[in-house]
Amino acid sequence: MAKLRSVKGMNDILPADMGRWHRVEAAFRHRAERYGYAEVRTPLLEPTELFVRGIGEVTDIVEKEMYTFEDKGGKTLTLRPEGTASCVRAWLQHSVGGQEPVTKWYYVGPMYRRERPAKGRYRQFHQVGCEIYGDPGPYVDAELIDMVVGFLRELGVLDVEVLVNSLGSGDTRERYREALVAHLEPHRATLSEDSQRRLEANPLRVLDSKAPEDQEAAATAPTLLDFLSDEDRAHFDGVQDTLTALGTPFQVAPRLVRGLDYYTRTLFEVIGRGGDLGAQSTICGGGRYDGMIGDLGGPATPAIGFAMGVERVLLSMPDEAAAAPLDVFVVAEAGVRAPATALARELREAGLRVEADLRGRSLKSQFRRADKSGAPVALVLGEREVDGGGVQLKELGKGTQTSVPRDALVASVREALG
RNA sequence: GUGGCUGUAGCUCAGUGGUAGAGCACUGGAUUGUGGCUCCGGGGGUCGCGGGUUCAAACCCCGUCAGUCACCCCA
Repeated sequence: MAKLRSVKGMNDILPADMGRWHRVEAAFRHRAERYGYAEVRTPLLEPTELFVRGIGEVTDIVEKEMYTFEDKGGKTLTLRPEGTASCVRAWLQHSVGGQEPVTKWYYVGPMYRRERPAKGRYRQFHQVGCEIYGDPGPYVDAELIDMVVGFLRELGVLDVEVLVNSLGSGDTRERYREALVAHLEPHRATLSEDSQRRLEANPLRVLDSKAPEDQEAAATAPTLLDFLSDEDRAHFDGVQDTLTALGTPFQVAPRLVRGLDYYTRTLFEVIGRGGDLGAQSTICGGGRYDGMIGDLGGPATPAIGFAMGVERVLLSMPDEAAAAPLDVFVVAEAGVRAPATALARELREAGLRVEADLRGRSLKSQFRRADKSGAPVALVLGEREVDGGGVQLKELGKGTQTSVPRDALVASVREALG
Protein backbone atom coordinates (compact mmCIF):
# COMPACT_ATOMS: atom_id res chain seq x y z
CA MET A 1 0.00 0.00 0.00
CA ALA A 2 2.23 2.74 1.23
CA LYS A 3 5.40 3.03 -0.74
CA LEU A 4 7.62 3.12 2.29
CA ARG A 5 7.50 -0.10 4.22
CA SER A 6 9.51 -1.61 7.00
CA VAL A 7 12.20 -4.03 5.89
CA LYS A 8 10.88 -7.49 5.11
CA GLY A 9 10.66 -9.59 8.23
CA MET A 10 11.16 -6.59 10.52
CA ASN A 11 8.00 -5.47 12.24
CA ASP A 12 6.68 -2.46 14.09
CA ILE A 13 5.27 -3.19 17.50
CA LEU A 14 2.39 -0.77 17.92
CA PRO A 15 1.03 0.56 21.21
CA ALA A 16 -1.96 -1.77 21.00
CA ASP A 17 0.39 -4.73 21.47
CA MET A 18 2.80 -3.12 23.86
CA GLY A 19 0.98 -4.24 27.00
CA ARG A 20 1.67 -7.87 26.20
CA TRP A 21 5.31 -7.17 25.40
CA HIS A 22 5.82 -5.29 28.62
CA ARG A 23 4.18 -8.06 30.56
CA VAL A 24 6.54 -10.69 29.13
CA GLU A 25 9.63 -8.56 29.58
CA ALA A 26 8.73 -7.48 33.10
CA ALA A 27 7.90 -11.02 34.18
CA PHE A 28 11.22 -12.20 32.79
CA ARG A 29 13.24 -9.45 34.44
CA HIS A 30 11.61 -10.00 37.81
CA ARG A 31 12.10 -13.72 37.69
CA ALA A 32 15.71 -13.57 36.51
CA GLU A 33 16.53 -11.09 39.28
CA ARG A 34 14.91 -13.30 41.89
CA TYR A 35 17.26 -16.04 40.72
CA GLY A 36 20.32 -13.82 41.07
CA TYR A 37 20.85 -12.74 37.47
CA ALA A 38 21.86 -9.19 36.55
CA GLU A 39 21.06 -7.53 33.25
CA VAL A 40 23.77 -6.99 30.65
CA ARG A 41 23.40 -4.94 27.45
CA THR A 42 25.80 -5.50 24.62
CA PRO A 43 25.97 -3.78 21.21
CA LEU A 44 23.76 -4.95 18.37
CA LEU A 45 26.79 -4.79 16.11
CA GLU A 46 29.81 -6.98 16.69
CA PRO A 47 32.92 -7.92 14.72
CA THR A 48 31.89 -10.69 12.33
CA GLU A 49 34.76 -12.77 13.64
CA LEU A 50 33.02 -13.15 17.02
CA PHE A 51 30.13 -15.12 15.55
CA VAL A 52 32.23 -17.09 13.10
CA ARG A 53 34.42 -18.34 15.93
CA GLY A 54 31.76 -18.49 18.63
CA ILE A 55 28.85 -20.08 16.80
CA GLY A 56 30.81 -22.12 14.30
CA GLU A 57 31.79 -21.56 10.72
CA VAL A 58 29.69 -24.30 9.17
CA THR A 59 26.43 -23.51 10.96
CA ASP A 60 23.46 -22.28 8.97
CA ILE A 61 23.41 -19.06 10.93
CA VAL A 62 26.95 -18.13 10.01
CA GLU A 63 26.88 -19.56 6.51
CA LYS A 64 23.77 -17.88 5.23
CA GLU A 65 21.73 -15.96 7.75
CA MET A 66 23.89 -13.15 9.09
CA TYR A 67 23.54 -9.50 8.19
CA THR A 68 27.20 -8.78 7.54
CA PHE A 69 28.63 -5.65 5.96
CA GLU A 70 31.72 -3.52 5.84
CA ASP A 71 31.70 -0.19 7.62
CA LYS A 72 33.43 2.87 6.24
CA GLY A 73 36.67 1.96 7.93
CA GLY A 74 36.74 -1.39 6.16
CA LYS A 75 35.89 -3.42 9.29
CA THR A 76 33.57 -6.37 8.81
CA LEU A 77 30.61 -6.08 11.16
CA THR A 78 27.59 -8.27 11.81
CA LEU A 79 24.20 -7.57 13.33
CA ARG A 80 24.04 -10.05 16.20
CA PRO A 81 22.13 -13.23 15.31
CA GLU A 82 22.03 -14.41 18.94
CA GLY A 83 23.11 -13.26 22.36
CA THR A 84 25.47 -15.86 23.76
CA ALA A 85 28.60 -14.95 21.82
CA SER A 86 28.25 -11.26 22.71
CA CYS A 87 27.85 -12.06 26.38
CA VAL A 88 30.96 -14.22 26.39
CA ARG A 89 32.87 -11.48 24.57
CA ALA A 90 31.79 -8.86 27.10
CA TRP A 91 32.56 -11.16 30.02
CA LEU A 92 36.06 -11.78 28.69
CA GLN A 93 36.70 -8.19 27.62
CA HIS A 94 35.97 -6.86 31.10
CA SER A 95 37.71 -9.72 32.93
CA VAL A 96 34.55 -10.37 34.88
CA GLY A 97 35.71 -13.91 35.66
CA GLY A 98 38.56 -12.55 37.77
CA GLN A 99 36.18 -10.54 39.94
CA GLU A 100 33.62 -13.14 40.90
CA PRO A 101 33.54 -16.93 40.97
CA VAL A 102 30.20 -17.28 39.21
CA THR A 103 28.59 -14.81 36.84
CA LYS A 104 24.85 -14.86 36.14
CA TRP A 105 23.67 -12.49 33.43
CA TYR A 106 20.42 -11.95 31.60
CA TYR A 107 19.64 -9.98 28.48
CA VAL A 108 16.62 -8.73 26.54
CA GLY A 109 16.76 -7.46 23.01
CA PRO A 110 16.49 -7.80 19.25
CA MET A 111 18.44 -10.33 17.18
CA TYR A 112 18.84 -10.49 13.41
CA ARG A 113 18.77 -13.43 11.08
CA ARG A 114 18.09 -13.28 7.36
CA GLU A 115 15.74 -16.22 7.08
CA ARG A 116 12.53 -16.56 5.17
CA PRO A 117 9.91 -14.98 7.45
CA ALA A 118 7.07 -17.12 8.71
CA LYS A 119 4.80 -17.17 11.69
CA GLY A 120 6.97 -16.97 14.79
CA ARG A 121 10.09 -16.36 12.72
CA TYR A 122 11.18 -12.89 11.73
CA ARG A 123 14.37 -11.26 10.52
CA GLN A 124 14.40 -8.94 13.47
CA PHE A 125 13.15 -10.91 16.42
CA HIS A 126 13.51 -10.60 20.16
CA GLN A 127 15.07 -12.84 22.68
CA VAL A 128 15.34 -12.93 26.41
CA GLY A 129 18.09 -15.13 27.74
CA CYS A 130 20.36 -16.05 30.63
CA GLU A 131 24.00 -17.08 30.82
CA ILE A 132 25.98 -18.54 33.71
CA TYR A 133 29.79 -18.59 33.74
CA GLY A 134 31.85 -20.55 36.21
CA ASP A 135 29.45 -23.21 37.46
CA PRO A 136 29.98 -26.66 35.96
CA GLY A 137 26.58 -27.98 37.02
CA PRO A 138 24.67 -30.18 37.03
CA TYR A 139 22.45 -28.53 39.67
CA VAL A 140 22.53 -25.15 38.05
CA ASP A 141 21.56 -26.76 34.74
CA ALA A 142 18.36 -28.08 36.25
CA GLU A 143 17.69 -24.84 38.07
CA LEU A 144 17.99 -22.93 34.80
CA ILE A 145 15.50 -25.22 33.06
CA ASP A 146 13.13 -25.02 35.99
CA MET A 147 13.29 -21.23 35.93
CA VAL A 148 12.21 -21.19 32.29
CA VAL A 149 9.27 -23.46 33.01
CA GLY A 150 8.25 -21.31 35.97
CA PHE A 151 8.44 -18.19 33.85
CA LEU A 152 6.23 -19.66 31.14
CA ARG A 153 3.79 -20.94 33.70
CA GLU A 154 3.51 -17.47 35.21
CA LEU A 155 2.47 -16.17 31.79
CA GLY A 156 -0.14 -18.87 31.39
CA VAL A 157 1.89 -20.96 28.95
CA LEU A 158 1.15 -24.34 30.49
CA ASP A 159 1.10 -26.70 27.56
CA VAL A 160 4.83 -27.22 27.05
CA GLU A 161 7.21 -30.09 26.64
CA VAL A 162 10.72 -29.97 28.07
CA LEU A 163 13.26 -32.01 26.15
CA VAL A 164 16.65 -32.76 27.65
CA ASN A 165 19.71 -34.44 26.21
CA SER A 166 23.43 -34.62 26.77
CA LEU A 167 25.98 -34.17 24.04
CA GLY A 168 28.84 -35.27 26.25
CA SER A 169 32.13 -33.45 26.47
CA GLY A 170 35.62 -33.63 25.07
CA ASP A 171 35.74 -36.00 22.15
CA THR A 172 32.41 -37.69 22.89
CA ARG A 173 30.69 -35.79 20.17
CA GLU A 174 33.49 -36.52 17.70
CA ARG A 175 33.50 -40.24 18.44
CA TYR A 176 29.75 -40.38 18.18
CA ARG A 177 29.81 -38.44 14.97
CA GLU A 178 32.18 -40.95 13.43
CA ALA A 179 30.07 -43.88 14.59
CA LEU A 180 26.95 -42.23 13.27
CA VAL A 181 28.48 -41.54 9.88
CA ALA A 182 29.67 -45.14 9.77
CA HIS A 183 26.11 -46.27 10.46
CA LEU A 184 24.48 -43.93 7.96
CA GLU A 185 26.96 -44.31 5.14
CA PRO A 186 25.54 -47.68 3.91
CA HIS A 187 22.08 -46.07 3.75
CA ARG A 188 23.37 -43.06 1.89
CA ALA A 189 21.56 -43.75 -1.35
CA THR A 190 18.15 -43.99 0.33
CA LEU A 191 18.50 -40.89 2.47
CA SER A 192 16.74 -37.67 1.60
CA GLU A 193 18.64 -35.10 -0.36
CA ASP A 194 18.90 -32.87 2.69
CA SER A 195 20.25 -35.66 4.80
CA GLN A 196 22.85 -36.67 2.23
CA ARG A 197 24.12 -33.14 2.45
CA ARG A 198 23.94 -33.21 6.24
CA LEU A 199 26.00 -36.39 6.31
CA GLU A 200 29.03 -34.22 5.70
CA ALA A 201 27.98 -30.96 7.26
CA ASN A 202 26.14 -32.00 10.41
CA PRO A 203 25.29 -35.70 10.59
CA LEU A 204 23.62 -35.30 14.00
CA ARG A 205 20.82 -33.45 12.28
CA VAL A 206 19.90 -36.51 10.25
CA LEU A 207 18.54 -37.92 13.49
CA ASP A 208 15.68 -35.49 13.79
CA SER A 209 14.94 -35.30 10.09
CA LYS A 210 11.24 -35.36 9.29
CA ALA A 211 11.69 -37.02 5.89
CA PRO A 212 10.13 -40.51 5.99
CA GLU A 213 12.98 -42.03 4.00
CA ASP A 214 15.36 -41.01 6.79
CA GLN A 215 13.32 -42.45 9.62
CA GLU A 216 14.51 -46.03 9.39
CA ALA A 217 18.19 -45.25 9.20
CA ALA A 218 17.75 -42.80 12.06
CA ALA A 219 15.78 -45.24 14.19
CA THR A 220 18.47 -47.90 14.10
CA ALA A 221 21.33 -45.47 14.60
CA PRO A 222 23.46 -45.66 17.72
CA THR A 223 22.36 -43.14 20.34
CA LEU A 224 24.58 -40.43 21.64
CA LEU A 225 23.90 -41.41 25.21
CA ASP A 226 25.77 -44.69 24.68
CA PHE A 227 28.93 -42.71 23.98
CA LEU A 228 28.95 -40.65 27.14
CA SER A 229 31.95 -41.00 29.42
CA ASP A 230 31.32 -41.92 33.05
CA GLU A 231 31.68 -38.26 34.04
CA ASP A 232 29.27 -37.11 31.36
CA ARG A 233 26.83 -39.79 32.37
CA ALA A 234 27.03 -38.78 36.04
CA HIS A 235 26.51 -35.15 35.04
CA PHE A 236 23.45 -35.96 32.97
CA ASP A 237 22.03 -38.11 35.77
CA GLY A 238 22.57 -35.20 38.12
CA VAL A 239 20.56 -32.90 35.84
CA GLN A 240 17.71 -35.39 35.66
CA ASP A 241 17.70 -36.13 39.38
CA THR A 242 17.59 -32.45 40.22
CA LEU A 243 14.77 -31.80 37.75
CA THR A 244 12.86 -34.65 39.33
CA ALA A 245 13.50 -33.24 42.79
CA LEU A 246 12.17 -29.88 41.60
CA GLY A 247 9.10 -31.55 40.15
CA THR A 248 9.80 -30.21 36.67
CA PRO A 249 8.38 -32.55 34.05
CA PHE A 250 10.85 -33.39 31.29
CA GLN A 251 11.61 -35.98 28.68
CA VAL A 252 14.99 -37.34 27.67
CA ALA A 253 15.34 -36.87 23.93
CA PRO A 254 18.45 -38.74 22.81
CA ARG A 255 18.09 -37.42 19.30
CA LEU A 256 17.75 -33.77 20.27
CA VAL A 257 20.52 -31.79 18.60
CA ARG A 258 20.95 -28.14 17.74
CA GLY A 259 22.30 -26.23 14.84
CA LEU A 260 24.87 -24.34 16.83
CA ASP A 261 28.29 -25.92 17.22
CA TYR A 262 29.10 -24.71 20.68
CA TYR A 263 26.96 -26.97 22.82
CA THR A 264 28.43 -29.61 25.17
CA ARG A 265 26.81 -31.87 27.73
CA THR A 266 23.38 -30.56 28.78
CA LEU A 267 21.13 -29.55 25.91
CA PHE A 268 17.49 -28.63 26.29
CA GLU A 269 14.54 -27.25 24.46
CA VAL A 270 11.07 -26.13 25.50
CA ILE A 271 8.38 -26.76 22.94
CA GLY A 272 4.98 -25.12 23.01
CA ARG A 273 2.01 -27.31 22.23
CA GLY A 274 -0.80 -24.78 22.52
CA GLY A 275 -1.43 -21.23 21.41
CA ASP A 276 -0.95 -19.91 17.91
CA LEU A 277 2.47 -21.37 17.28
CA GLY A 278 2.82 -22.81 13.82
CA ALA A 279 5.75 -24.91 12.73
CA GLN A 280 8.04 -22.74 14.85
CA SER A 281 7.08 -24.44 18.08
CA THR A 282 10.39 -24.12 19.89
CA ILE A 283 9.92 -21.44 22.53
CA CYS A 284 13.24 -21.81 24.25
CA GLY A 285 16.53 -23.49 23.46
CA GLY A 286 19.69 -23.72 25.45
CA GLY A 287 22.47 -25.78 26.83
CA ARG A 288 25.95 -25.97 28.17
CA TYR A 289 28.90 -24.66 26.18
CA ASP A 290 31.88 -25.49 28.32
CA GLY A 291 34.32 -25.13 25.45
CA MET A 292 33.43 -21.75 24.01
CA ILE A 293 35.22 -19.44 26.41
CA GLY A 294 38.47 -21.32 25.96
CA ASP A 295 37.99 -21.39 22.20
CA LEU A 296 37.61 -17.63 22.16
CA GLY A 297 40.93 -17.24 23.95
CA GLY A 298 39.74 -17.04 27.54
CA PRO A 299 40.44 -19.25 30.55
CA ALA A 300 38.68 -22.62 30.37
CA THR A 301 35.36 -21.86 32.06
CA PRO A 302 32.17 -23.88 32.22
CA ALA A 303 29.13 -22.06 30.86
CA ILE A 304 25.46 -22.62 30.27
CA GLY A 305 22.64 -20.50 28.93
CA PHE A 306 19.41 -20.32 27.04
CA ALA A 307 17.50 -18.00 24.77
CA MET A 308 13.76 -17.62 24.47
CA GLY A 309 11.93 -16.14 21.51
CA VAL A 310 9.69 -13.36 22.78
CA GLU A 311 7.44 -13.45 19.68
CA ARG A 312 6.94 -17.18 20.27
CA VAL A 313 6.13 -16.69 23.92
CA LEU A 314 3.57 -14.11 22.85
CA LEU A 315 2.06 -16.53 20.34
CA SER A 316 1.67 -19.21 22.96
CA MET A 317 0.25 -16.94 25.65
CA PRO A 318 -3.49 -16.95 26.27
CA ASP A 319 -5.32 -13.78 25.28
CA GLU A 320 -6.49 -11.56 28.03
CA ALA A 321 -8.31 -8.30 28.35
CA ALA A 322 -5.96 -5.38 28.26
CA ALA A 323 -5.96 -3.30 31.41
CA ALA A 324 -7.39 0.20 31.04
CA PRO A 325 -4.50 2.50 30.27
CA LEU A 326 -6.28 5.49 31.82
CA ASP A 327 -7.78 6.44 35.16
CA VAL A 328 -9.52 9.67 34.25
CA PHE A 329 -10.87 11.34 31.15
CA VAL A 330 -11.42 15.09 31.43
CA VAL A 331 -14.41 16.47 29.54
CA ALA A 332 -14.43 20.25 29.17
CA GLU A 333 -16.42 22.95 27.47
CA ALA A 334 -14.51 24.77 24.77
CA GLY A 335 -14.36 28.01 26.77
CA VAL A 336 -12.69 26.46 29.82
CA ARG A 337 -9.97 24.46 28.15
CA ALA A 338 -7.20 26.31 29.94
CA PRO A 339 -8.50 25.52 33.45
CA ALA A 340 -9.22 21.97 32.25
CA THR A 341 -5.59 21.60 31.26
CA ALA A 342 -4.55 22.75 34.71
CA LEU A 343 -6.95 20.29 36.26
CA ALA A 344 -5.53 17.43 34.23
CA ARG A 345 -2.02 18.41 35.23
CA GLU A 346 -2.94 18.47 38.89
CA LEU A 347 -4.23 14.90 38.67
CA ARG A 348 -1.18 13.74 36.72
CA GLU A 349 1.14 15.25 39.32
CA ALA A 350 -0.80 13.21 41.86
CA GLY A 351 0.12 10.08 39.91
CA LEU A 352 -3.07 9.44 37.97
CA ARG A 353 -3.22 8.60 34.29
CA VAL A 354 -5.26 11.33 32.68
CA GLU A 355 -6.35 12.11 29.15
CA ALA A 356 -8.42 15.01 27.85
CA ASP A 357 -9.81 15.97 24.47
CA LEU A 358 -8.72 19.58 24.03
CA ARG A 359 -9.96 20.12 20.49
CA GLY A 360 -13.06 21.97 21.60
CA ARG A 361 -15.60 19.42 20.41
CA SER A 362 -19.09 18.83 21.69
CA LEU A 363 -19.55 17.31 25.12
CA LYS A 364 -21.30 14.41 23.48
CA SER A 365 -18.32 13.50 21.35
CA GLN A 366 -15.99 13.98 24.29
CA PHE A 367 -18.08 11.57 26.33
CA ARG A 368 -18.00 9.07 23.51
CA ARG A 369 -14.25 9.23 23.55
CA ALA A 370 -14.16 8.99 27.32
CA ASP A 371 -16.28 5.86 27.13
CA LYS A 372 -14.05 4.24 24.53
CA SER A 373 -10.89 5.17 26.38
CA GLY A 374 -11.76 2.72 29.12
CA ALA A 375 -11.18 5.30 31.84
CA PRO A 376 -13.46 4.47 34.80
CA VAL A 377 -13.90 8.13 35.72
CA ALA A 378 -14.85 11.21 33.70
CA LEU A 379 -14.50 14.70 35.13
CA VAL A 380 -16.70 17.39 33.67
CA LEU A 381 -15.61 20.99 33.67
CA GLY A 382 -17.81 23.79 32.30
CA GLU A 383 -18.43 27.47 32.93
CA ARG A 384 -20.68 26.60 35.86
CA GLU A 385 -18.09 24.43 37.55
CA VAL A 386 -15.31 26.95 37.04
CA ASP A 387 -17.51 29.67 38.54
CA GLY A 388 -18.70 27.46 41.38
CA GLY A 389 -15.33 25.97 42.29
CA GLY A 390 -16.46 22.37 41.81
CA VAL A 391 -16.16 19.58 39.27
CA GLN A 392 -18.65 16.95 38.12
CA LEU A 393 -17.30 13.45 38.73
CA LYS A 394 -18.98 10.74 36.69
CA GLU A 395 -18.33 7.04 37.18
CA LEU A 396 -18.67 5.74 33.66
CA GLY A 397 -19.31 2.15 34.64
CA LYS A 398 -22.18 2.99 36.96
CA GLY A 399 -23.45 6.11 35.25
CA THR A 400 -23.58 8.00 38.51
CA GLN A 401 -22.48 11.60 38.67
CA THR A 402 -21.75 13.79 41.68
CA SER A 403 -20.43 17.25 42.22
CA VAL A 404 -17.18 17.37 44.15
CA PRO A 405 -15.37 20.43 45.48
CA ARG A 406 -12.26 21.33 43.58
CA ASP A 407 -9.94 21.04 46.58
CA ALA A 408 -11.11 17.52 47.37
CA LEU A 409 -10.77 16.37 43.77
CA VAL A 410 -7.81 14.00 43.97
CA ALA A 411 -9.20 12.23 47.02
CA SER A 412 -12.63 11.89 45.40
CA VAL A 413 -11.16 10.47 42.20
CA ARG A 414 -9.05 8.00 44.16
CA GLU A 415 -12.12 6.89 46.05
CA ALA A 416 -14.08 6.41 42.84
CA LEU A 417 -11.24 4.36 41.36
CA GLY A 418 -11.32 2.07 44.38
C1' G B 1 16.96 -21.16 -0.14
C1' U B 2 12.58 -24.78 -2.26
C1' G B 3 7.27 -25.61 -3.00
C1' G B 4 1.83 -24.35 -2.16
C1' C B 5 -1.87 -20.61 -1.08
C1' U B 6 -3.36 -15.42 -0.65
C1' G B 7 -3.11 -9.77 -1.75
C1' U B 8 -10.23 -5.28 -2.74
C1' A B 9 -11.49 0.71 2.79
C1' G B 10 -7.79 1.08 9.15
C1' C B 11 -9.73 -4.41 10.24
C1' U B 12 -12.68 -9.00 8.55
C1' C B 13 -14.29 -10.07 3.88
C1' A B 14 -18.16 -10.19 -0.59
C1' G B 15 -17.73 -9.01 -5.70
C1' U B 16 -14.90 -13.98 -11.45
C1' G B 17 -15.06 -9.35 -18.01
C1' G B 18 -19.28 -4.01 -18.34
C1' U B 19 -19.76 2.88 -13.75
C1' A B 20 -16.02 -0.23 -6.70
C1' G B 21 -19.56 -3.04 -1.89
C1' A B 22 -20.97 -4.86 3.37
C1' G B 23 -20.02 -5.36 8.61
C1' C B 24 -16.82 -3.41 12.26
C1' A B 25 -13.75 0.91 13.18
C1' C B 26 -13.47 6.42 12.49
C1' U B 27 -16.62 10.79 12.29
C1' G B 28 -21.25 14.43 12.49
C1' G B 29 -26.24 14.57 14.14
C1' A B 30 -31.18 12.85 16.72
C1' U B 31 -33.83 20.90 20.07
C1' U B 32 -31.19 24.11 24.60
C1' G B 33 -24.01 21.07 28.95
C1' U B 34 -23.39 14.00 29.26
C1' G B 35 -21.04 8.13 26.98
C1' G B 36 -22.56 2.82 26.31
C1' C B 37 -28.11 0.67 23.07
C1' U B 38 -30.90 2.44 18.73
C1' C B 39 -31.76 5.53 14.30
C1' C B 40 -30.08 8.94 10.28
C1' G B 41 -25.84 11.05 7.73
C1' G B 42 -20.32 11.62 6.38
C1' G B 43 -15.15 10.74 5.17
C1' G B 44 -12.01 6.96 3.39
C1' G B 45 -9.88 2.40 -1.84
C1' U B 46 -5.03 4.52 -8.67
C1' C B 47 -8.93 -3.34 -6.16
C1' G B 48 -0.36 -4.73 -3.72
C1' C B 49 2.73 -2.95 -7.92
C1' G B 50 4.30 -3.28 -13.31
C1' G B 51 3.30 -5.08 -18.03
C1' G B 52 0.05 -7.88 -21.50
C1' U B 53 -4.87 -9.68 -23.78
C1' U B 54 -9.69 -7.10 -24.74
C1' C B 55 -14.14 -2.16 -27.23
C1' A B 56 -13.91 -2.88 -21.82
C1' A B 57 -9.86 -6.00 -16.45
C1' A B 58 -10.63 -6.07 -9.24
C1' C B 59 -11.86 -10.40 -12.37
C1' C B 60 -7.96 -13.54 -17.75
C1' C B 61 -2.21 -14.06 -18.74
C1' C B 62 3.03 -12.92 -17.36
C1' G B 63 6.30 -10.70 -14.03
C1' U B 64 7.29 -8.54 -9.40
C1' C B 65 6.70 -7.31 -4.29
C1' A B 66 4.40 -8.56 0.28
C1' G B 67 1.96 -11.88 3.59
C1' U B 68 1.06 -16.86 4.95
C1' C B 69 1.64 -22.35 5.28
C1' A B 70 4.92 -26.60 4.72
C1' C B 71 10.11 -27.95 4.07
C1' C B 72 14.95 -26.24 5.66
C1' C B 73 16.78 -23.99 10.02
C1' C B 74 16.00 -22.00 14.67
C1' A B 75 14.21 -18.66 19.44
